[in-house]
Amino acid sequence: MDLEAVRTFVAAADAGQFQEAAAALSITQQAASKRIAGLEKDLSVRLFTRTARGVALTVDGQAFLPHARELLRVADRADASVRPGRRALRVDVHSRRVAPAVLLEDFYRAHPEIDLDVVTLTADVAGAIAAVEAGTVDATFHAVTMPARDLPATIRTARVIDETHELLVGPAHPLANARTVTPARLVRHRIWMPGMDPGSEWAAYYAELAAAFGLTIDVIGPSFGNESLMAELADSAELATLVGARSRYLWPDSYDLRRIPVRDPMPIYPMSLIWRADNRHPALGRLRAYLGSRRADLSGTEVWTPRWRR
Amino acid sequence: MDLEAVRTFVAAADAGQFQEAAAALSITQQAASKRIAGLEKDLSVRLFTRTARGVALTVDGQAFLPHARELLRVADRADASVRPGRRALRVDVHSRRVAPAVLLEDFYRAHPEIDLDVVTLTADVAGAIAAVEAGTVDATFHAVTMPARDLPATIRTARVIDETHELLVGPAHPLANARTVTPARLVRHRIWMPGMDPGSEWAAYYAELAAAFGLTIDVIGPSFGNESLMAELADSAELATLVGARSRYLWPDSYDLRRIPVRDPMPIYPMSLIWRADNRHPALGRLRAYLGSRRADLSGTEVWTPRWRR
DNA sequence: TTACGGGCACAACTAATGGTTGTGGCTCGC
DNA sequence: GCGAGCCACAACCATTAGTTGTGCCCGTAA
Repeated sequence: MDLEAVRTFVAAADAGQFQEAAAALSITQQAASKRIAGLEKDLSVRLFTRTARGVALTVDGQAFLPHARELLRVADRADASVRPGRRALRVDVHSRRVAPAVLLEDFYRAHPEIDLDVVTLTADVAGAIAAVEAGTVDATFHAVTMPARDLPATIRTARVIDETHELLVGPAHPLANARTVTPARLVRHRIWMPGMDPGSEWAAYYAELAAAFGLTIDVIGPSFGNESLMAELADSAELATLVGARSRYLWPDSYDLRRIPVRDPMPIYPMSLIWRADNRHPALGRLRAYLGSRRADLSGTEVWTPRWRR
Repeated sequence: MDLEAVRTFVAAADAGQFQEAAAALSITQQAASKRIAGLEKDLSVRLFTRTARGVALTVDGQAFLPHARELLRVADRADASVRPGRRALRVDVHSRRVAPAVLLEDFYRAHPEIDLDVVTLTADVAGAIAAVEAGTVDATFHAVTMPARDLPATIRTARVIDETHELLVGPAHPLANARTVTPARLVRHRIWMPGMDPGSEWAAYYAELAAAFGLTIDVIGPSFGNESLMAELADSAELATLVGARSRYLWPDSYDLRRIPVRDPMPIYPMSLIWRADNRHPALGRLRAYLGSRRADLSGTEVWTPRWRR
């Protein structure tokens, strides 16, 4: 199926004749006729009945028409997603399973008219900031671990997410039936978070968290995927892991896993939206406004955040 | 943008190399390379970075990938909509603004996984039945005005819609503030329903309705579109028109029009789903079940239906 | 009835495209 | 340093998509 032929089909359906459609596409009537004939051959179905005064859609043509329009719309969107200059808002997230990605999905649902592309650069903060500076992405979510004065002058940041944590355990774990749990109660429990890059901001965060409360957090070791981790947790009375409260890391239901909020204090993973000051993309402002409106009010709650000493 | 190139792009993104993607598509590595190069030229953007061990997506490639997948999906659907043998369920409705079309939309929303195409044959009952017999459409909605024994043997019908009526009037009309209205109260009010084909089942219905209650219903005369009709109604203290209760003929709000239910008795426009007995399309059964579940219970209500004498 | 005009399809030709094979260069790993 | 694996470029060829020229059909008006 050829997109140009589809475009010709739609033009002809709108015009009611090949002549005019051809003119609109700056080709000859014969070329339009050929395109349609080719499309009809591709689909092995007749799309138009030829009359003396032009053409009329067949039933098949009628059924095909909305699909054809949709196809052209999607093609335009695909094109717009990369067209330099006026492409869709492109936001980098660390992982598609954590809070930023979830919030972006909510944003997209709230504003379906905004073209949004979510990408994962799999870069560290510095690399992501470089991508923002270069303009390959419009914004990124990261914990900003360095003082503001060390950031490039063109970069702006805003703290938009305070992600709280939940302990994920199997039904046999001693904490399985707790309503909430404090960091202090996690001492001597083994917390397992495999698959984390040792140099990453994540690893640094959990190392500092472990140090602050005297916890045992294994961030080292290969990951064999979430399914494997979930299966291990489900069977174990000792293993537990920490997940972001809004992460969709896991579907605990299928393994009867429990998500237990951690509080008193709440360990907060702080994330900022990072963008370039001179970025005039209209959707960027709307994203910032949306994220601001979604920010939880944690005043009056005892929280813990790291100091990012390395 | 060429769909084959897009397909190659997706295959290469999945495989991580051109070689394997090419093999999957039964072309040479060089052809795949050319296709991608062509696509990159079309979009004037680089989609892959070439490495010694294959290829990796650029940020633009990452952003483009989901759009590319969607494009192929939509293309498949478009193809399936007309592919003989296993096409989408195709249902004919008289008009996209009356109850059958509204119900089909509800059905589609309730079962988004079912491929459904709504077409308008603009044929009379006999023509629509012929189309059903020929298999160009799977089903049609019509008032069945002939006795069952006159229908072709392969045709099945089921009464699925009892459409009630509402009087549509402007704010200056004497009935504008009525909660409900009876047919008897409409005597001597002028009811205007322009744009109706004199030979159609609709015209026959309203002629019989008028005769039964002594009403004045003008079904003759050209229609200048709904906007024009609405504007006339809005300004007039005499004109009124009848619309189906579930039709989306008009957006009365914009003209401060009122929709007043007609009852005691309720004039019912009965519509049947018409299909071919040997049609094994799986979605057809589900549509019938859905329509059955949506049918209003009118027992205990005084109704009026025509006898379709011509 | 006939003549005309508008519109689509077929034929012939040409330019461009998309495919193939052959080959060279790059990078990684041994 | 060398071979293996993979991509890009070149040359060539077959097919396609476009153009112009022309014929046919059908509805309308003389």
